[in-house]
Amino acid sequence: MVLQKRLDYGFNGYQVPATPRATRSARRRGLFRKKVEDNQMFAFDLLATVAGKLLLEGEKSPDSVNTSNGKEQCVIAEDQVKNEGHAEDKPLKIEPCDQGNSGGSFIVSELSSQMPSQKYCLREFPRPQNDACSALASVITSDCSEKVGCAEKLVIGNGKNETESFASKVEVGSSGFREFNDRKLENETKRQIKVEPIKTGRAILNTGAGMFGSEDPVVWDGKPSVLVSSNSSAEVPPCRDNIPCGSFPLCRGDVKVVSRDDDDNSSGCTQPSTSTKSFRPLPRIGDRRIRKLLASKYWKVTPKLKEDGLSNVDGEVKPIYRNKRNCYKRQRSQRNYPFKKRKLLYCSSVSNSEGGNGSQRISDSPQMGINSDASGSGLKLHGGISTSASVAGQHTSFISRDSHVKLRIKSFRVPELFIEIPETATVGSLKRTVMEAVTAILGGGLRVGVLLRGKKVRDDSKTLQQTGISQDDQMDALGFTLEPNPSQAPQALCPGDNPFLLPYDTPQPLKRYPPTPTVAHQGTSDASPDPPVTNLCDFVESDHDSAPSPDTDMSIDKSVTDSKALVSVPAMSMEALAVVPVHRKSKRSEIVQRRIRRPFSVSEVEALVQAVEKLGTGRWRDVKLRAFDNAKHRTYVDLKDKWKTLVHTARISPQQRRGEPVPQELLDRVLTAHAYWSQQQAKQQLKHQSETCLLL
DNA sequence: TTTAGGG
DNA sequence: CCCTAAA
Repeated sequence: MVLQKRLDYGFNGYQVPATPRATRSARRRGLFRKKVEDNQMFAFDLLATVAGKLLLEGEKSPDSVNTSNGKEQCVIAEDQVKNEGHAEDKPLKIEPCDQGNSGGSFIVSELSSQMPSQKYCLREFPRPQNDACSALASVITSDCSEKVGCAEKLVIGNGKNETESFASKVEVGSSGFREFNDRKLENETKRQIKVEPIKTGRAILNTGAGMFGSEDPVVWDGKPSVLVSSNSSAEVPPCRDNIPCGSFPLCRGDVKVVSRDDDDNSSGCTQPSTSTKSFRPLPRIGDRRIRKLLASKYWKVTPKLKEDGLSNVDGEVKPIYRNKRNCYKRQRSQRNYPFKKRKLLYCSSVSNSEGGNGSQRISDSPQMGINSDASGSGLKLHGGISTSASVAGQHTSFISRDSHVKLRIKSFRVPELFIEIPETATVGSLKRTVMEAVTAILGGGLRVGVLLRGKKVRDDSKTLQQTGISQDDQMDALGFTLEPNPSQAPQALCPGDNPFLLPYDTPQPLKRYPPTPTVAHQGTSDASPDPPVTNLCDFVESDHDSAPSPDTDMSIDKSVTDSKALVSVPAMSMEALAVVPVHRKSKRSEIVQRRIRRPFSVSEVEALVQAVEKLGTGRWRDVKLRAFDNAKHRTYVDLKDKWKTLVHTARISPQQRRGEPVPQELLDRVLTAHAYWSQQQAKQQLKHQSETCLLL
């Protein structure tokens, strides 16, 4: 994963090197844990958010986006057509967008047999045309007059507004627009994105003006979804449960994402091309292979999830992350949520704080978002993920009055993924698959790299002052990268039965560009790229202007297996990709991504304790339903485990405890409750025994 | 599917 | 958190 200044659209705009999952032994040695506890989670959650949105959302969402200066206006209207069909019941289609352009993305939409005459309308909102990008921010909303279906479209162009309705046709294209941007962006000011938790439970990630989203209302609770608005003064409420804001989709609470654009030039439209394509029915024979290629490496992700009505007809692709929700009856309703097609709409803000001595930590506090002041200790990075936000060109760093360095990372990209899924799979399963893939990559572990004028700063012990990072004239040359973590690499690098790379017989991307610059947050580009590195972890290169390449390329893969789409993103150097081994079919089932560690917050512990006090220690399912029903990531097993550790924690001395301290009061309650219920259990047992004896 | 425990 | 035997 690399920070890039370019604007990306579509989910292939996020790149993150795949990192092989830690080996069991490695995990046991604590490597995995270490990784998760480190800033790795930062990136992961961000991505999880993206993916989560893409895959998990199923509901409807929002609503409007307005730039503070009123120059941009994006309205994302969702068709109100609900219950027309379910994501999982429809065939899906994936098509590359505007292959003719230098950039690309693909669109996934469902084909509804029930709604042959589905209409998708495009609506664009006019915008001042100060620049060619002006129109970029326009987000298409669906014209729901027909109440059949709506597709959102992002129009990118030279201020030309067009409205078009197209049946069975949706497309968003991103094309090369780099030349323009590279220059133009220099003047770009700040684009800020905010993520705010809201009460309903879902999150929508949005990019500010140039947002392009594909967001599928997903259905967490059937509640209203996201609110996208640009309020420059908006605040970023704390994320509930201390969950990194980047992981909103996974959070219990809802999230509201607000994007803001301070400057008209900030429109992140790097790739203003729009094109449309017609959808055609999917053949029901053979597997559909959607391949996204990045650089010349291919990743193959074989999710391993077997629930949720996955339409893994042939069981070939299964989401790795199990949706525990499906474990409960009440969750079955998920299938009934309306499905809607739209582009990836993504934007998130995450903050990342770094200690002064190289140890990196992630701040889970949303408050530290973009607008926050770096008044704390050390260096604070204000990061944001969004397609549009990735456009560089503005100075995002400067020295504040208090000698603190303020930085803002434009975006992180998730490297392309290779996905293979039966064509008979549903959109829902596709989404889950993508989510899975992204999760697999991000969950493997990442580390942050710092680039200064194109050179990696490897000495973590140096101060910003010493390295010159804090110098004004250096700020423009500062960049960050997300790299595969060394400790996670071994598995993938292991030769032998590790078909680490996909065969090159796969179709080549339509276009190729020089290894892509992966620098992040600044506009100028006097940085000289590092020589190519072979180390898996050193793939980062920096540079910006040199690559007139769009971030994404797309092409359709007509391979042996009737592949229909190939999406590639030639944006990163080979080293940038940690390849997820492609396992043989027989082994696919073994590829399971370990869930990311999500330490319980005090509030969660509180809820757990309360529930257990009431229900006892042997009814974890009830505890789950009672206190964590909305916490998708907490399973009853998790709760049981947590209780176990709580009991243990309560028994050891405070000095021996680690992690976020749990109030002694709670620990006392834990012991009390544990003792009580243990006693009850014993009594029950005796009672049972006596009854048995009597019967005999 | 849930529980209960070991790893 | 994972993995699983049992229920």
